[in-house]
Amino acid sequence: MVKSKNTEEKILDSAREIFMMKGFEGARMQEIADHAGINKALLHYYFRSKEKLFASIFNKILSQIGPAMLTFINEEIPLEVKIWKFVDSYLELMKKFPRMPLFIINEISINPERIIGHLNFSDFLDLRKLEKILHDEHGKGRIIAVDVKHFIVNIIGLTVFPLAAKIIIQRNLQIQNDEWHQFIEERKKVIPETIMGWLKNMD
Amino acid sequence: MVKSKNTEEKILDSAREIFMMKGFEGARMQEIADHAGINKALLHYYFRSKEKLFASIFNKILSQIGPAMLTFINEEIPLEVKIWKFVDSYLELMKKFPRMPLFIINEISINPERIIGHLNFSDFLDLRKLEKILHDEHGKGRIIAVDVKHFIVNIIGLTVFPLAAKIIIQRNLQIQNDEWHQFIEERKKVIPETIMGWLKNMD
DNA sequence: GTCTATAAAGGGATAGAC
DNA sequence: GTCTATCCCTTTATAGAC
Repeated sequence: MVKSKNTEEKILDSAREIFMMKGFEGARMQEIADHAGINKALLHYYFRSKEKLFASIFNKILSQIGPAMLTFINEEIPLEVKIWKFVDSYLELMKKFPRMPLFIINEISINPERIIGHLNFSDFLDLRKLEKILHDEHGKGRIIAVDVKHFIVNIIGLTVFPLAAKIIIQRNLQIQNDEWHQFIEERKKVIPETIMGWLKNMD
Repeated sequence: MVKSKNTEEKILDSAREIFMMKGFEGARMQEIADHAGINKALLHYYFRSKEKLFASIFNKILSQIGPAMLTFINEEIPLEVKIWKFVDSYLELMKKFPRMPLFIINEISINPERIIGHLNFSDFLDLRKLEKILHDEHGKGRIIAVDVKHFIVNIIGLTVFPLAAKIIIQRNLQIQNDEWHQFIEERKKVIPETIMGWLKNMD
């Protein structure tokens, strides 16, 4: 139950919470209303339908992810620092909303039509610019030649996967709740090490 | 519509298809029945409830994943070959059921209670044995010292993430459907390279 | 075993009072 | 803006004929 906020904010906060926990299909308007401390009718008064309420929070969420990728590419800093900054800012953002990565991947995969138009990372991530950076670094003999697509998938996979699969990883690797935070902190070091080890593997 | 199979098999095949596509909450018994070419009542005749039908296919699916991990650890082969074998067998298995990884991660995360008991990778993956291998290799000066947990998360993340986030990756990296297969084939080489580059980064 | 018909419950949405 | 009461369609599940 959220306090000292106007009704619309309370609804949006509760909707985000419940939708992230249960997904679109599993979420119940009644549960969202209860969580916000109001009744169902008010939800419809403010957002007309479940679909529209969902769209509202989904847009909000996606707009928060872009900035985390901006620093990755645009600043004039060494490649290694770019990677470190991306991993750090992404993992920090996800501390607030740990269910966000899985939620986004799943909702888009189940219902891509609902999302069309919101899914453009090209605003934040200029593939060609990144490709040029990798190409130049290789030209200077600093790194091996790599495909920019695998470069991106590697970094994002190493960063996002443990968050998305948190429960499975915790159970199978026997990481208790109070150790999880530490594990994620370690990844801030491990991920850049992994990527740079790969890029500098010059045998 | 599935043909030339007994009714129970038709139901299980259809249920797997629909559940994987829509998730537990999004799936409809009617849709499963239509897909199997029968009517709703028969679903209940064979499996009593949606929950039980879901449990049946979920168990079946999880039991197919274990073996892909077995080769990874038990065979007496070099570490690099182990990694290669894991990635190869896992990606091959997922060609048949591309939605499996995301489906499993999501259903377990949304409803861990329903799954308890099926989630024990320790049958296939002996952490201590793997830890010993990494420790010995490090002792021989062949690799750097790494935490076995990050080792596993790295390998699985690099392998599973692109499958789970397929649609998002395809759209943002502009990979067409007919190029996706090629992209996954490339990863069979990229992932072992990434891991080994990390492990052998001896500066 | 398989079907049609229907019960029973769930859940999104609206009407109307305050 | 916020509430209660209620509508009504959807969906799971069962009854009963064949």
